[in-house]
Amino acid sequence: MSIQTRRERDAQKMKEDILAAAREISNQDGFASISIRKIAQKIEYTPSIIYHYFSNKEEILEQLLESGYLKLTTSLASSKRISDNPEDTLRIMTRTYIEEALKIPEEFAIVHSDSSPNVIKHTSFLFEGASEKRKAIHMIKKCIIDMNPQEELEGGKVELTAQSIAAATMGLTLKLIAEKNLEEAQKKKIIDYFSDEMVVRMAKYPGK
Amino acid sequence: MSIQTRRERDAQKMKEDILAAAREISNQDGFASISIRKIAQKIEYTPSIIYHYFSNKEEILEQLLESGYLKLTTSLASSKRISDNPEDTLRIMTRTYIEEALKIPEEFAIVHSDSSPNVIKHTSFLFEGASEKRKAIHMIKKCIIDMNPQEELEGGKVELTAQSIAAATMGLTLKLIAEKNLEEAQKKKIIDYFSDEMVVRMAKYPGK
Amino acid sequence: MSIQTRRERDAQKMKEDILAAAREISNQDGFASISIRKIAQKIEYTPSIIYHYFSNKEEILEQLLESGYLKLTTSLASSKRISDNPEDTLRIMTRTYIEEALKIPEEFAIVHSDSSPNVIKHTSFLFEGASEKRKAIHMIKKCIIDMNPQEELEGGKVELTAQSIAAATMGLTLKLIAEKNLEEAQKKKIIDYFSDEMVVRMAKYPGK
Amino acid sequence: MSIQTRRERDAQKMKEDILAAAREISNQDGFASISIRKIAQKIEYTPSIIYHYFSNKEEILEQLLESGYLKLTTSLASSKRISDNPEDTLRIMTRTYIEEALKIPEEFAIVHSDSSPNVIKHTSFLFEGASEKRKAIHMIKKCIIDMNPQEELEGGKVELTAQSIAAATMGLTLKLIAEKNLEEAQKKKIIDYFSDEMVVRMAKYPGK
DNA sequence: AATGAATGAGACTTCATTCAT
DNA sequence: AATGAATGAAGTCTCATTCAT
Repeated sequence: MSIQTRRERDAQKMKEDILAAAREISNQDGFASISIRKIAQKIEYTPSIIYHYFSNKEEILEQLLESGYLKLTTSLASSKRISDNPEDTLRIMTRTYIEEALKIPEEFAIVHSDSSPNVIKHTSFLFEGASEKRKAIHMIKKCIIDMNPQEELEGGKVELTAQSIAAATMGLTLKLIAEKNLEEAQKKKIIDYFSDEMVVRMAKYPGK
Repeated sequence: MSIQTRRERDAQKMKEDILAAAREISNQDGFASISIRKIAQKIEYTPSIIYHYFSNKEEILEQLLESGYLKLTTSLASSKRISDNPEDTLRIMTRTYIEEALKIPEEFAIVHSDSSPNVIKHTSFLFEGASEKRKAIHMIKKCIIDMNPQEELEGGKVELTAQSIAAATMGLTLKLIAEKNLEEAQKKKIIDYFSDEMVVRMAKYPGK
Repeated sequence: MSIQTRRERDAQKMKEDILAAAREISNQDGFASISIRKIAQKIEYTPSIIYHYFSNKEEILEQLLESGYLKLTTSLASSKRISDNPEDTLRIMTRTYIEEALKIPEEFAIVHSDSSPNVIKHTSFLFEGASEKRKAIHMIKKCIIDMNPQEELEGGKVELTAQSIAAATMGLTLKLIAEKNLEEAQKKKIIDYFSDEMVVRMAKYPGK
Repeated sequence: MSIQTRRERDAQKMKEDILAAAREISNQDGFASISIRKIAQKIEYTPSIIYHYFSNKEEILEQLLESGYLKLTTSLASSKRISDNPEDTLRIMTRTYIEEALKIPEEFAIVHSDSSPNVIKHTSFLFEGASEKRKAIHMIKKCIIDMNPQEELEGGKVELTAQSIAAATMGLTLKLIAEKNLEEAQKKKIIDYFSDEMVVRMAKYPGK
């Protein structure tokens, strides 16, 4: 390994250490109380050095959120191959989404509460046409279509249904994060019920 | 009116002025940037005097959130009398909830993202037994029962359903708040679809 | 004295203490090295309190310059009543200007080197029409006119002459400030020669 | 060319690049905001390397000022050969000085405001005997002598006159730099009047 | 010759809070 | 009831400089 690659790797590691420290603080005291000083203390360096790796605090926060969001979407995307049955696919997707989100609670909460243009740009899914632009909504839409073969589906309604499902899942997830002291058993019960039954009910058009 | 009651009333007014100022700041610059100084500037008093009415900043924030939550639940409670039809009741409740929440977006978002014990104490509804302790969940549960007369309902499942509906509604509301630049027409379409159709579908047990 | 006036006076005193401290620092280490911290240390208060009296550092610097400039112009204005002889008036004005400036060397140097609009607004005197707008130039112009009774004076030239004299005087003053280690005797010789002879020569039109 | 000389030349070039970068920064954001980092960024090297060529920041600033001053005096020196007429020589020298100075406004202003020993060492000219040690003063003195052939000139007075002229010219130049938004026409008028008429009047002893 | 990591000091500023009046 | 003075902690950031490589 050349000196340069080694240096780059070290720098990369430092960056990750900084982000990790920030993440920790976020999980302990809340995202809003992340500070350069606290990060520095955690990584046992002076605050100044942080500016060697990030140009300012904002960049750190951005990357933090981005990495969180990325993790979520990638793990979600990988879940689609699991089943051929649309109902099960929807179930698994929902469950995966919730479980992955619960691994990065603070970032998830922030990402989905933040309404700054920069974040919204990535996270919005209520706009008309979201089922084309947002992979997750698209995937849900496909499940819905497959689950209602005999129906004459109006495109707009299907999208609205998919969006509702996504919003509902996100809502439950946020609530699970906020109520972090909920008993494990109850937590499991809710996740099971929601992803196994509720979500399917939402996706299935009521028989006439 | 005695001098004392008058004083009390004045004090009450001052408290409300302070909270109102805080609310304004929250809506303008975000909840996190509420500061004693800014409040003082807004009410045109010195920062010190605020400590006459509140023992510290936290108390102000708490009461702010509480009042926001209160407004929401009271307006919700009043909606129940509107209809005798459980389906319509659920529809109206949902719509009312969303609309009222959109009037106090910042506080709503905060209340439902905050996971500090003090807030959670009031806002949690995923715990087992919530349909007894939480008016809103209780009301939803009643609607569900009325809407599924012929079913043999397992108590636990009904509560889980009610909780899911509540979480879903909250999720959609949060998303609507975050995506504040959504077009009005689309916003309306989503609210209509969700409260008129989606929520009913969630509440109705699928025929066997 | 009412409590309020007393408070105001105290506040005024504090402001002046702060400015005095700043002035001292400026004279010791240079204007550029004035810092809130150093001021605080000098007045034996915490840095924070300074923001009680000035909204930021800039305001302090501005007032510092302004006060320096003010002192100069007022002392200059008072010199005009001394003599009825225009030649002597010019001499005295010049001398007064130099001597007063040497009492506030740093501020003088700054004020007359600074080219920021805010400062220039007050200190510029090379523009056309300056003999109407600038008291000092106006006074010099009057001396020139009185000193050249038999000449047919072209207005524009008189102003240019006045401006040249002002610039020359300022230049010498600046140089005296910069060369602060100049021997007193030599310093005196130069000031004497310049204000007694040179300036008169500049003001007198050469006989044809 | 030997390797060594080549190295030296490279080193020399690097030094000049550094100084050039510093000069640019000075002209853009002001002399005071020159920083090692900014220089480094401009020459596209790391800050550290600068310490290879200069032992610290101060040395850079010093050389910067010195080089500016040098440029000025050399261009001044070259003007003397233009005319045999002492009056015209003085005129041309004055004009050249002003014009050259206006090409390096920031450095000129700094050089002539700075009172640190290192700078003063080069720029002072008010001391007794300056007409021997300072080329410019010497040249002015010679012009004065040539312009007043019939006078019995007292040596001291001639030097004082030369010094006054130099200070006056410098003063006008500084003022022209500070009032950078002065209209071009007016600027020209002043420079013309000062160098064509004023300076001659200063140099010529009044007839008895 | 050149780099990148690191430091420590210091810059301005905002904040919540206390206290005497 | 209300003020104004004051503090101390914390915030972000910039800087000159050193050192090992």
